[in-house]
Amino acid sequence: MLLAGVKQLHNHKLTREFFNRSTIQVAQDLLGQYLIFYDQIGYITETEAYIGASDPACHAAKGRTKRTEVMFGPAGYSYVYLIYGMYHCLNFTTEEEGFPAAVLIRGIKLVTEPKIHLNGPGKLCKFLAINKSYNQLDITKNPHFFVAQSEKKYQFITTPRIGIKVGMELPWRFYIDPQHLD
DNA sequence: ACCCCGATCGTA
DNA sequence: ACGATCGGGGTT
Repeated sequence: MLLAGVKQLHNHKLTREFFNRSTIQVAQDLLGQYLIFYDQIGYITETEAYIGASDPACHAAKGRTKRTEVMFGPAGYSYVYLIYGMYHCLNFTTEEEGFPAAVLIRGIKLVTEPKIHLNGPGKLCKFLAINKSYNQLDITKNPHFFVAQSEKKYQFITTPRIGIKVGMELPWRFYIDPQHLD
């Protein structure tokens, strides 16, 4: 059923329209969807929303810079950056062009071998070997790097975001209830 | 040129 | 609880 083939997944690729919506909506709707990165596939288990210039934890709160430029662009692009000098974080841009926002992918459960749960944005990128060379790619068009619709719906839990020092009052982290994982 | 800090993680 | 490790961005 699931892996009828990668071609099948291409037919269910999430579109610009999917990402060009409220960041919170996109962050919630990404839960359970398949992330395809070359020969590795996993479904998304945890996300966070970073929304606009008024969100103090959003990189774009500092304004338009070389790094944040991609967040100001169209929805459906990858935003990959280096954190703490040693880990990469993967995001997908959301909302209308000109409005800087993105969803951080914090966890995926691989359905390809090894079927491990990559819980944590740094671990996830390290395992998949996602680095800055994959920044600013249109993931609604890329044949090797995209998100595909899953039929399954998961119940999710909402909490404040992790690892930030500002914006803790905003409940913008979402993750699939672990009890519902497989 | 210099300084501070960070959307993390493994070790302790 | 803490250190590793380095680029981004602001300041001198």
